[in-house]
Amino acid sequence: MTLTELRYIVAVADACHFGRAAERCHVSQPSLSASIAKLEDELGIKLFERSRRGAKLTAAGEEVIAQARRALDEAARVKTVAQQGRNPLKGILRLGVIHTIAPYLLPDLVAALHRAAPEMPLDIEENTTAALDGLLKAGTLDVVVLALPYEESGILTQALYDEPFKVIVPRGHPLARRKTISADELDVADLLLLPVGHCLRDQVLDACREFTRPPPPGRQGNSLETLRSMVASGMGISVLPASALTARYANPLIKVIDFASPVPMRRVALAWRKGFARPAAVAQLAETIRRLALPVQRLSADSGRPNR
Amino acid sequence: MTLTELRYIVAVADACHFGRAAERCHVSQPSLSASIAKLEDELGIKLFERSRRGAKLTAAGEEVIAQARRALDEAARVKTVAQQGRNPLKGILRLGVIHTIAPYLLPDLVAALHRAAPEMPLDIEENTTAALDGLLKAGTLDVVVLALPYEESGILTQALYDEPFKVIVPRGHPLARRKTISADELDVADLLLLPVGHCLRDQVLDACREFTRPPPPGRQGNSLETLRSMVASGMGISVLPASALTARYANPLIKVIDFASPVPMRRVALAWRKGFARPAAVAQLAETIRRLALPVQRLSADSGRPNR
DNA sequence: TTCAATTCATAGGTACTTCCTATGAATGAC
DNA sequence: GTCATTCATAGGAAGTACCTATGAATTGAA
Repeated sequence: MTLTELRYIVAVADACHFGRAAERCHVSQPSLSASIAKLEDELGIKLFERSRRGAKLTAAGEEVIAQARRALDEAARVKTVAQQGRNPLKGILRLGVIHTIAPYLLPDLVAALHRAAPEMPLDIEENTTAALDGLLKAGTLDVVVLALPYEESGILTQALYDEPFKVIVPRGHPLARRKTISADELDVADLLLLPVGHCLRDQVLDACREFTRPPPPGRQGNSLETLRSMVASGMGISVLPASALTARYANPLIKVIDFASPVPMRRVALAWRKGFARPAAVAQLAETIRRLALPVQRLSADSGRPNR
Repeated sequence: MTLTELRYIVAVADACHFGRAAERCHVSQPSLSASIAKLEDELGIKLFERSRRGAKLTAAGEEVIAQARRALDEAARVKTVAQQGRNPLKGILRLGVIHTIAPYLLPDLVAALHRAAPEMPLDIEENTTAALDGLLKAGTLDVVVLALPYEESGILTQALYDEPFKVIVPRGHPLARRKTISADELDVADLLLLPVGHCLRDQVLDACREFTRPPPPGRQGNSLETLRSMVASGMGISVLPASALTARYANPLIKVIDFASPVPMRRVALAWRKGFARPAAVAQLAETIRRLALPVQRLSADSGRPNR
């Protein structure tokens, strides 16, 4: 049984005439007759009563034709559905964002993307790089925003921007009056850090050339906001990315100090599976993020896309 | 787009693997890959994300597969419906019966046929031969019970039985004491008849060798039961078929008298379109009628089936 | 009765589609 | 690097659908 055969029997049922039905189907009458004979044979019943006057549906034929119409209708909808799915900027985009970027990027990003691609809502997962990596590879996520380096097999990345780190100290701290600070001036014992597993923790320690000494207990906080509060209460100093230190987050108890050159920074990028079917959606996302007013150093559009 | 292609994409969606999907579809992996590529091309979208791990549905693919499943399901039901329609003794049989047979045949016939073919209910139309002929040719009726002669192009007939005519007279009538009457003894002026259009009227006049004289007004009745009542009230005599004169219809005011040999009779037959798809239903109907306990002369099963 | 017209079916040959086996390219594990 | 696994490509064989031409059956008119 084929869709063509179903179309033929419906045409004959409508036309009550093999010849005219063949015309409408753009085939010769013998071709149509043969196809219908084949189908009748396969189904084991006569669908039409042939006579000089033309073709008339049998009782069983009525039922079969009605069902054939339903089948053809559903088959036609496959094309419709495909048509709808054809726009890569249509349909949910499942986005992962690491903890240290999400709160400072998403509010603006969601709004901007809703303007740029109104039919592509975001389904957002906030987690660590390791967790997002797993979800991305499993296909649960389509795209991830994370910090480089990140090189995994089967994954493409595109760098978006470089984000400077800054130092925050409590108001009365000895460093509070400095205009800039160089990384090796920071006292790691005074430093408040995120827990193990956050890439930002490693990047900060890396900036301070501190790889070995484990931080004393009680000197870490579970989010950047926790760290900020801890600094405000005078527990120590910390290093945050610039996007967490815009005017919106100003705090009278905290002094923000730039790093002296070379300013340590992190490179933020998009990552997606190599075979992902909607690269245009990724491109749109990248473009939208680049156009946001973030306190970062923009990169050229083509400075990304390496693969292992 | 073909049903085969839809089956292939559903198989890949289920297996998440081209090779295993091909196995399940009993085709080689390249054949399956090519078919799917062709369909993806036709639909204009990628349904699967190919990777070393296998195949994964894209967002658009999810929708398409769901629709494809519906289409395949409806297509499969075409076969189911055909299977159900395969039994010729299943489904309504649209039966026409002439007025002068219906009331005396149908009660027993409906009961007997319900026993013989419980899945074949009758849809019954009672009318004159001319009207039933039109409905039969138009396909509104499947089979008609009527009296011969009846020869129409494209119509097959099968004789069922010969039914004798009998004379009915009112109790005090001069002929009431006769054992038998010969047809030419009947006074046509005394005869009560059905209106023009009923074949029985012509058959009775034919039996009396009376072709020309129009019956006086007020000497006809619209049904056999009306005629019977008219005779009972002494308005005249009439000729009825034997099936209308069984014990069930006995009336103390009426005397029933057999014809002397040669007894005039009518031959009752089935008629159906030559191409009618359920000849077995017709055969079953004929057989059922023949087995009824009617006051008729049965014919052999194969004494019918002439055409034009 | 014969003839012409109309219907659907059959015959024979061609073109296209599907399918197979063999092979290739990309990737990742060891 | 080597091997195993994935899906894609190539080339050729088999099957299917299609076409034109013709036939058979029927019917209405000459």
